[in-house]
Amino acid sequence: MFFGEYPYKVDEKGRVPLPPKFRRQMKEGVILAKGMGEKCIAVYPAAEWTRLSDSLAAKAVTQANLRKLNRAIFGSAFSTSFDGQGRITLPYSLRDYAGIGDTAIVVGANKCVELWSEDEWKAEKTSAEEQASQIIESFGV
Amino acid sequence: MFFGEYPYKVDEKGRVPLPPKFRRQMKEGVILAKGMGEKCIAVYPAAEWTRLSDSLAAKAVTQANLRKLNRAIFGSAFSTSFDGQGRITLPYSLRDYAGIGDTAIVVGANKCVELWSEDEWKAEKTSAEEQASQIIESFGV
DNA sequence: AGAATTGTGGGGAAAAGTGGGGAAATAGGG
DNA sequence: CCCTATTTCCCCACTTTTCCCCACAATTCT
Repeated sequence: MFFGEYPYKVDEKGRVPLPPKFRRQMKEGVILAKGMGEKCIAVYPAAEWTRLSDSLAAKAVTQANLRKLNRAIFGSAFSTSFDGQGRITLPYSLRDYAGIGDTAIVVGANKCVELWSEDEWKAEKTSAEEQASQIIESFGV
Repeated sequence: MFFGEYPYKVDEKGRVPLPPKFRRQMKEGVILAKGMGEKCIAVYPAAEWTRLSDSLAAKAVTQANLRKLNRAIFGSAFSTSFDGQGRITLPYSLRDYAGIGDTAIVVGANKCVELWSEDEWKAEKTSAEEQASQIIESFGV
């Protein structure tokens, strides 16, 4: 389980630390992928990634469908691991996609971790909070 | 079950004690989150938190919905536990959100505990009392 | 009144955040 | 094919923050 929201510096080499609590749940390495739909980088623990990709592949009904899925999901994915300081290096393509400059917001999102630029995160956060309170109100939890 | 209203000092390091009666119900650690809707910090016992987050996640209808919800719920949450003196440390972001300076009002709210700044609590309390009496009137209790 | 528990404060050790240097690997050009 | 230039990766170093422990004052309970 990942939670919390942490701002981190991205150095000139494109390295970002993840919070120690996250690292401990990702000792087996991580997969970086484009956030599905959102302008962010998704970071999956290796085990969760295989679980996810398997379940996706199983749902593709046609061959063309499956190929498209493979390109979209696996085409942008990178496997990596932590250096001695607990950092991962972000490929330029992903950093560019998420618009991340010298600061990244690391967000725990239950099963995975997301990396956002400051601006995109600010926007996403407000909209997410609005939606959350709507859901909570309507279901009266 | 949590009752009562206790004022406590927040020291320079952002530490707040909780009443001993509360601690004893939170030995497994706690999750800090933004109060939903109100400007306060919500403190959930670990077990109650998982119960709550599971029930919320189950209500998302679409995948995009679920991701947004996960961000809103998990993004603002922090897991922590008590030090030897029965205190928890509040992350700066949450303290700032709730406007808590050097004093926090600890309020028992049945399933969870809430932390308020003096000012916000005063306002919330009067409005809650007014509304409560209105509600009671309207139901003719 | 005495003892134990609780509120409050602070100090020191350990860990985490940040930056940079050098060796190995890769790629490109002669 | 070899040499050189560039990039990537791993390690080292420093600064800051966090965490854990200790100490004292005040309150409560017996």
